[in-house]
Amino acid sequence: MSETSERPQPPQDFDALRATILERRSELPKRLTQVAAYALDHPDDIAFGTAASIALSADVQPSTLVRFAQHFGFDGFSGLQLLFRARLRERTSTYEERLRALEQNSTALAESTMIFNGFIAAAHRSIDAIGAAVDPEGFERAVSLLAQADTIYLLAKRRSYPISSYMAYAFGKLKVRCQLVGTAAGIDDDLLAMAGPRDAAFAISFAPYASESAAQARTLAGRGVPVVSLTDSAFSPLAECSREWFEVVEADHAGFRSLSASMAFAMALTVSIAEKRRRAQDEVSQAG
Amino acid sequence: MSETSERPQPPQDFDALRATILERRSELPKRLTQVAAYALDHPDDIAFGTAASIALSADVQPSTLVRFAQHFGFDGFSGLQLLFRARLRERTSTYEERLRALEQNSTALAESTMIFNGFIAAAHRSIDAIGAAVDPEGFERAVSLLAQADTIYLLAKRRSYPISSYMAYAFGKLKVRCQLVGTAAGIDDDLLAMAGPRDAAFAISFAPYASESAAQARTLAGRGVPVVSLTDSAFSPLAECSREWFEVVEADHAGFRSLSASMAFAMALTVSIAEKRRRAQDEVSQAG
DNA sequence: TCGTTTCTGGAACACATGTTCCATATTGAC
DNA sequence: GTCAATATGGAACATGTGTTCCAGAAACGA
Repeated sequence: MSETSERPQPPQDFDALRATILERRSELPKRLTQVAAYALDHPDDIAFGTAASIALSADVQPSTLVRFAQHFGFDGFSGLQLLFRARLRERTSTYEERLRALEQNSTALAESTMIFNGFIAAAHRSIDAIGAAVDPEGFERAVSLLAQADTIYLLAKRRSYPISSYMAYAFGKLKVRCQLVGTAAGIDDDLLAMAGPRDAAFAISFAPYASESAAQARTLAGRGVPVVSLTDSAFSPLAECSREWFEVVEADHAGFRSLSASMAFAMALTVSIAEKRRRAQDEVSQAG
Repeated sequence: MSETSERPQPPQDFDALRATILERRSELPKRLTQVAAYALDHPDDIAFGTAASIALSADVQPSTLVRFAQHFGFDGFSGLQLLFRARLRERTSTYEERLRALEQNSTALAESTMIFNGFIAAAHRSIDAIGAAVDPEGFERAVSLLAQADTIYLLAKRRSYPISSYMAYAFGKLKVRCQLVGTAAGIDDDLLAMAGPRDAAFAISFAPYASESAAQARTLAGRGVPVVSLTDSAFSPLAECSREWFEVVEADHAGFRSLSASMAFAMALTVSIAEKRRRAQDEVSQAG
């Protein structure tokens, strides 16, 4: 006569459900674990599919889905499904959608406004892309490499120069010795002649590649100076002479490529290097 | 005996459908127009609701929904609904969601990875913010102001310098005369002495404000040179001496403020100015 | 005005839905 | 090994589904 199982109150939103599932994951029966895994891995399918189609995909019976839902306090499968749908509903719209909404509301936008919006959107896309493109392990290796260097030589021309000039500024603040190459004409090669295997270089170059930067990077690499580079293609001349290299494809607007992602990358690299150095020094001073 | 209506091929994605609906909006019968309006205004409801519930909300008959779908080449309502669902499915998840997923999958992230993610997230927030913060009309005024200038003087120190150095590079490519101030010490004041009311200046400075930049901007303004500025506070010394000024609050990570939004702003401003100049020149040459 | 075409509302239908139930299988305790 | 408790698979069911169809209304042209 008593209720078969406690059914206190189901989670009210997707995050709560997710947390509950993860929490009770280990104590779930076999088939319910199977459903739990499928639900968290394919939330969109749960939102849109029918009980039958989901059951097929997850390789369980439809009744198992219902039991799963009831296990977490829902009336039935439909109640649980509502949370998965609400999740999609409430997900903030993409930037492109918001832009479009903007364009609809105001009848005629000034050209400058459209250009502005275009660059904002390009920056967004770029930053979206770089998050996926950069391999964390490669990044860690690059940080270690550069953190060990006596002096970090920063190679960049033209469009890439603003990025390296920021890095030079930040390294200065962070008390990391670096040398910005390419400011005054003529003395670059003299500066680079001083670089040795205990130093390192960070080169930035995007297509069309400044041949000078590539040549300098190659020379340094030939002398045993470790080179890390940021470029936009695997076929970049920088890639072949670099210990580590990163590919960042910036989105563009009106033919002008964004620099926002490269800038974010540069900041992360700079701060990571400084942080790694600080740790190393702390250890030394503690040991001494 | 002939087919009642042409049913060539339905739109393949939501954007195409949206475009088609808007295009044929005026030639639709009354009830179908009603459905069209509801569909574009409440796409989420179409995605999740049932034909009956949607019909109720849109105040039409379920059969009207089917007719609407068939009118646009679909088999029935369900086919059309798929597009509305795909739209939600393909909507890229928010950056926060992806970050969380990332943190879960890899058990222990290297510190460098966390720093990297932090800067990416900060860049995202900054760019979100600037889109809302910049007033399109003010931006247009600033563009006009600077486009009229003989020479644009770019004032920036330290953290802002990379931005102005990019602008100098881009202006050069775009054949807009400009002068970057602050590169070599000493000659700045001599350079600025040449600026007059027919020129203009663009100054960038963030807290803690480089007193030199503010002083230079004030001097120029006093001599009748129009000043436009980018800064991070209404109380910035730059704001009070500028014809137009923009407030951009960059998000920060670990105390290092992002530059991604400022960079996007700078690119938009640069290209807008060049574009406005090009138009003005075209008009002159046509008239002549 | 009439005749034709198009559009609309609503009932009827065939079908797929989520759920329930129960016999069987599996697990765990003693 | 035996027994109880729980988990599972699958069939049966009632309900809600999307769709079709047709009579009548509205719009349109002559």
